[in-house]
Amino acid sequence: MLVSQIMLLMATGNGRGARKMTLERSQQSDQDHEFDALDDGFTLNRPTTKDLAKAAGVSRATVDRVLNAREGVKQKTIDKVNKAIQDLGFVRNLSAANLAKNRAYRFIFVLPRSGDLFLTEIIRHIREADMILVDDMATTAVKQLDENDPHAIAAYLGTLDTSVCDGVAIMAPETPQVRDAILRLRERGVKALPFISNQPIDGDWVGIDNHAAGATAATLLGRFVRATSGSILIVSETMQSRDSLERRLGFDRVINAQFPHLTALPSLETYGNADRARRIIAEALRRQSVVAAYILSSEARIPLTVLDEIRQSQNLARPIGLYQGMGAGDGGRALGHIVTISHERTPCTEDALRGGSVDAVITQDPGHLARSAIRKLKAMADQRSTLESQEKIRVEILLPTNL
Amino acid sequence: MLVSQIMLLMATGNGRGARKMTLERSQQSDQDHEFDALDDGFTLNRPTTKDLAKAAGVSRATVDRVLNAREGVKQKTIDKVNKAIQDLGFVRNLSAANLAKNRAYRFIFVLPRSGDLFLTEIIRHIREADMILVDDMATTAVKQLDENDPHAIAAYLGTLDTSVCDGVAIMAPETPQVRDAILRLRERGVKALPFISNQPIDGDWVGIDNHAAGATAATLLGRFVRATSGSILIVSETMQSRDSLERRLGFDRVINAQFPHLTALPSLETYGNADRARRIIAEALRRQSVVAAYILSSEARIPLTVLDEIRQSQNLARPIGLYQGMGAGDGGRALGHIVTISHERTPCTEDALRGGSVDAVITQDPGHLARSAIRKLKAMADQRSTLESQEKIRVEILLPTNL
DNA sequence: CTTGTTTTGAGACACGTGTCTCAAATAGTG
DNA sequence: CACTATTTGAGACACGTGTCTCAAAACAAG
Repeated sequence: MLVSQIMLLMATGNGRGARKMTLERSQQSDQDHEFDALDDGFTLNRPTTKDLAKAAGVSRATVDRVLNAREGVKQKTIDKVNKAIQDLGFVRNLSAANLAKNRAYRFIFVLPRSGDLFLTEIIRHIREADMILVDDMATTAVKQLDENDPHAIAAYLGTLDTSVCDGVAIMAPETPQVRDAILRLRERGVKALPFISNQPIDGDWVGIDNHAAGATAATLLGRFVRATSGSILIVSETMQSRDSLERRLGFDRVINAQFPHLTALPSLETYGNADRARRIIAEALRRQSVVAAYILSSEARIPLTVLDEIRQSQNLARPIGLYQGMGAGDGGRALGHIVTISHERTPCTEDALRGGSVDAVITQDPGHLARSAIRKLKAMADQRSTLESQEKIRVEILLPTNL
Repeated sequence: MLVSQIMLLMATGNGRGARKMTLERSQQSDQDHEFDALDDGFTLNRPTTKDLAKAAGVSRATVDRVLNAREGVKQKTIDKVNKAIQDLGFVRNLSAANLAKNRAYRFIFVLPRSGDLFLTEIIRHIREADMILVDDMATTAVKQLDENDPHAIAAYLGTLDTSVCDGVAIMAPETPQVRDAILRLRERGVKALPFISNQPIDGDWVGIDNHAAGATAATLLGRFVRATSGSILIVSETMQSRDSLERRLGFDRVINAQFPHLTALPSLETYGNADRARRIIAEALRRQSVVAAYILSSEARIPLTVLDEIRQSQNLARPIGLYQGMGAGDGGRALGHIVTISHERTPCTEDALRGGSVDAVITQDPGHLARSAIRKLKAMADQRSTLESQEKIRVEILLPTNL
């Protein structure tokens, strides 16, 4: 063992041995416990391209040709080098490589312009991640475009190429124009990644399974409702987006299969208009015996405000506090209490959870979304793969207790 | 604008201008839209220490002295350099610095030896993260020690110093010996980070708020139970650990405050013994009218198996399928159905969720735990800070729909 | 064999920072 | 003023990889 260590030091043959870290961990035992000493030891002094060249019996230039897939190398030589890589367990030193290439990563997030609270959170987290990314030679920029103008979005994407940025995360409606623009962007060598709103393009994307999100909302809602029958109010800003449709689909599937005593009403669309929302929600409440409400769009402010107004006007105000009380038995709750579930963690939904006007919030972590997109874009730029388990965006459930 | 770009190129004055990336993004507009052109442009060509030296009117050697906090520099000079750092927005190129220092990070996870499924998951994720960490010049090792032998753990920690590793994540019982060993480890310059099981040491740690986890379990359980009265079975492997105590505390607080019609029974301890578990659980079920069960330790296999056995023997088997049906109205469920909640995502609890023998699982993401610990140790080694929002471990809720 | 082509090697220089050494400049003291 | 102590500068070399150039070697075809 001692011998092998000495050989290792010789092999690296550099003039700065004093600064090298040693392999041996502890010498409390004078005997040569070969495996014991290695059982949690580390493999440092990683082999370099120089070592590789020596092991493969070729020059460093050839090693470089193989490593960076340059042409003009005989298959036999390629094999020799690859074998040496295997044998030595060579791993390219990314720091050195990036330094040599003077590599920097420039990413753009293309987002809607709407004043959505959830979007604000996402942008906040993109900027936060950006602060840290400086260390990785990466920068991000946010470009907000009118989400109702696919042409403008496609046009903007058309202006991008590798001289401008290395990757783009795109949150945009799924229209043919946008789809084509993305495909052409990729042809130009710019990495493109659908972000939050899915695109009908095969391959990677960052976001949650909205079907599962809707199904989860339904499971919670169904189990929280204590009434033995009644209707569920379903409110959305618009049902035009794929996200809303998928959530509704997942929701209905669970309600129908597991909670047949509840009736999911047709979706009410607010179009972002408070007056309209007030009118259609009030009418639905008058016509049906509503025991629950599901707000499926990411912007919950208007519907929540309207529901609160109605509650107060009917003097059915709920107990205020961290937790919702059961009252005596649960008799007091069966009537008047509308179990409410909404989406996305925002200051608004957090307050509603704490105040008790919302019972649960289904959400995706905006920070995770931002960082995952950046990690994926970076990996795509480097032709690397990412940790699947790290990038999976979870359908999270928020209660007042786990905010 | 054109002028400033030229000046920038001149300032960098290197002989490889061709390989540099350009600042301007797009020239579709011929006019000088100064701000428009910069609104999502990137700041590349970061200033180097050479630029810093020039700007501060000192030599690179002095810049280095200031950057690395070496002594023997006049305050006035330090100020000059710091001002230049501010003015230029200098950020040290970590790749280059680590390369120059030939820096590598060696981290050790000290974990219990028990055959816990959750622990297995954590180790799996540590190894997984380790594969990726090669790129960051970091390696991890796992050391498993008998969790019931604090002396041995303290002794092992005593053998570690900076020649062996740079940081240790420690999951160990909170005893004075371990506590002291951690403090002494830190004195020796090794970063130490309490992992999952909290230590009564101020400062950073990685794990969830177990009080909140217990409270969340209680909220879900209370709202899922449809019976108007009854008892809650509480099962743990042992109540010796702080985690179990805190969960129980949070659980009781919510049950007492919000669901007074339910009675939380005294904790049953299995001590990891199936026979004992079978006996004490059966007895509790006989004596009380049990409507719910809360399994608060991370190892849920034994209690879940026992509960299943009992259910089957009483022919109270629940409908099998992805979702639990309501039956007719909900009359069929009030009797016989024991709402069950357990902790930690493991193959066992996942199956139980899918099969319907567990209604919800409260968990912390093992992959996140592992990666967060590594990120924190790395940041500690570099005297850097981490993104708080990224490192916060969430109390997650798993239902069959959001696995 | 020669000729031409393909493949390889040797070496230089670059990336930005860290760490030395030694000389030079400056400040502080009597 | 001279003398010493402190502070600064100039420069070299290192880290591991990428990218060149030009010559040498190996190979194929005639």
